[in-house]
Amino acid sequence: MKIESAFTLADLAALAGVSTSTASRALKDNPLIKKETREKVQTLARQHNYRVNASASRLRTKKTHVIAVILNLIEETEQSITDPFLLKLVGELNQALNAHGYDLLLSNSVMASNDWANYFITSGRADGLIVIGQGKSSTRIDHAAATGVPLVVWGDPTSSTTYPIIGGDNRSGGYQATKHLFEQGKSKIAFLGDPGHAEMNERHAGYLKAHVERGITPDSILTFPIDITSQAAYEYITRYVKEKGLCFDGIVAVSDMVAFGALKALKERYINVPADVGLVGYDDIILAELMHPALTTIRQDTRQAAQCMVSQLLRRITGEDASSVMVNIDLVIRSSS
Amino acid sequence: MKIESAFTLADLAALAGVSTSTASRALKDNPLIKKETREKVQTLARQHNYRVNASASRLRTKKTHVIAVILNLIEETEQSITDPFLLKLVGELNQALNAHGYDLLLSNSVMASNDWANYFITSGRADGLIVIGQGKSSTRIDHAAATGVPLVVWGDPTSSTTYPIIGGDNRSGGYQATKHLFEQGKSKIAFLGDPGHAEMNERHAGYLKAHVERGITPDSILTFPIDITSQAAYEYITRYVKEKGLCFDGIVAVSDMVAFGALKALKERYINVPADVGLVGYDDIILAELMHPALTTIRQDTRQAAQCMVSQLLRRITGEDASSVMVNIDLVIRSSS
DNA sequence: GGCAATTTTGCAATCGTTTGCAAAATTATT
DNA sequence: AATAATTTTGCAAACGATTGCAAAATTGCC
Repeated sequence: MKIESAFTLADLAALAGVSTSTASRALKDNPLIKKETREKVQTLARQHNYRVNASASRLRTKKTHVIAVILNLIEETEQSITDPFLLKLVGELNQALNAHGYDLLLSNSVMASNDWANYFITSGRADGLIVIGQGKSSTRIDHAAATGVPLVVWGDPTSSTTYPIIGGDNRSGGYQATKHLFEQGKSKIAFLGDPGHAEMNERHAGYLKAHVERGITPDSILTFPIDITSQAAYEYITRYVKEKGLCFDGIVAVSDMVAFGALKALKERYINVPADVGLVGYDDIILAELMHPALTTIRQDTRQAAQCMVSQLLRRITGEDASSVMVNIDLVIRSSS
Repeated sequence: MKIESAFTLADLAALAGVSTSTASRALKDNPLIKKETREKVQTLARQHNYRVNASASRLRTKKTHVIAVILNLIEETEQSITDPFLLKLVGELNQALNAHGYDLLLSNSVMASNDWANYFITSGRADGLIVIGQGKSSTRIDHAAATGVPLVVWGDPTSSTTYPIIGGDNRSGGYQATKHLFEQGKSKIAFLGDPGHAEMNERHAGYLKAHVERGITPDSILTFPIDITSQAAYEYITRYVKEKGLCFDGIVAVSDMVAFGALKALKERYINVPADVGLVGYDDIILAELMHPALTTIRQDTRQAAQCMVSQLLRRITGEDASSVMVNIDLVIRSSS
């Protein structure tokens, strides 16, 4: 069987014995058209596998019903392409978008041109942008936003920006993780992650807050500013312990992957988790509970996050105003702490 | 700053003092146009951020330069949306496609209409399809292929089909994993995965082959036909050991995730890996080496796989013939075996 | 049955690019 | 300098769907 040569609206209309205009309206159940006509056209369309031509429709209506999702990798690291949390988010975005009749165009920052507005919007490839990750510098996002492109980003919702940012309550997350370790009797808690990154900085602020609340002066030496990869965590912890000994008894990691890296390093040096060092991760990826010990972590609700991003973006697109929002987080206590 | 109201080819042409046809040709460096004219148009285009309108172009040329990637979930399980291996593959596909000037439209089988050919191709949303996963039934793929849609799938390349299937050498993978366990002194090896699935069936065949080669009759009771999720593996192993005791000393799992689930179950019952039970996974996701013990596994080269799928698909699209191909696999020995 | 009100339909322009073909401009030839 | 050969350009017709507006068909009413 060959691909049937384009069966167009005109063909369909001819079959139904109506004009293309009525056929077009009939297909979208426009009440202007008599009900019987509508049904006739619709069943005919079904029988012949008619599909409106997306390009033609988009050209005419100037709406693509496509949203570009950009994995905004941090140049130097491999985080995004590999991080289960972000990829999970993409999966959820896909669901959420489809539920609204939108398709998902996947990109990542290293490839698409730097000028997102132009590449995706001006050229009519998508109606809006979802940027996953603020990156360390926001120039590209700012630039795109400045040209008026509808966009939302996953990041730190407390940043003050002209575009909506959806993200967890990172300060609270960092706070809860740290407080929990204190309550487990730990006192020298390390922060494993780079506060140079907006979200991490918030988590770090929460980490500090928990300290002052306990009347403890946080030792800045215990903030380990590493890349968001398990590899970096593994190497850092291994080296640190080797050189300076075990001068901490708790770790607040900025992602589960990072926590895993740390865990591996600790195990290799026969440091017991949680007895010697309590460990808390972030994200609650599926693997968290499969680890041994199962990882205590801060869960971020990706489903809710995705739905929220989509609805805010669609508001933007329709001209309503959209705003940053924080999604729920929860401390999930398992056996690593 | 507002979104500049559509700057079209006509505008550009007017600025350059030429017709739209020359402008169009000039933009794509058509040698029919005098060099100076070309350059003039091109710099003008750059200055004004001109972008050809994708819809118009697609409408006219009938090429979208978009490939739809479909995560072909098995209905009952949550595998794909969560499986790091598949998501990694998507990331690599994105890279490979972009390198060829194509965009990636992401879908998953539970949402898009069942009629892929129609939804993606007839409607002009994409030029071709990459289906990730054969699923348990191939009717949807077969149907799409039957209508002549250019497509390739990630699955079992030994299946005989009318479309190219790219995948690892699963039989060899299953064989190597099993043989390796035998060589480690194991003798009662379980196969953890469902041979009802094409790829898994091949791996199972390799598992059997290793047995006959050793002159051992495989005990069919040791084939555990579970879903491809860590959850299912965990539950199955937990229950099995509880009810029947530890009547195996090795496990060949069909994915790393599955292996993790098994590992967790074993640890909880204080069964030592690798001493009591040797464990081999499949895929070599990043986490494999972070586990404790680090997981022995069969690595599949996702980068190569992605590039291969893309190039085969593009051949299909241009009418050349494409064929199924096997990508490299390697046994990566770590400490779980 | 005739005229107005209302419901249904169709005409034709438009979205922005691309491309076959013919026309204009330039260069070569004698 | 006139004509032929060649290089550069532009005309105009697609591509297929949508939509404002006007025309046709139907219904209601006296």
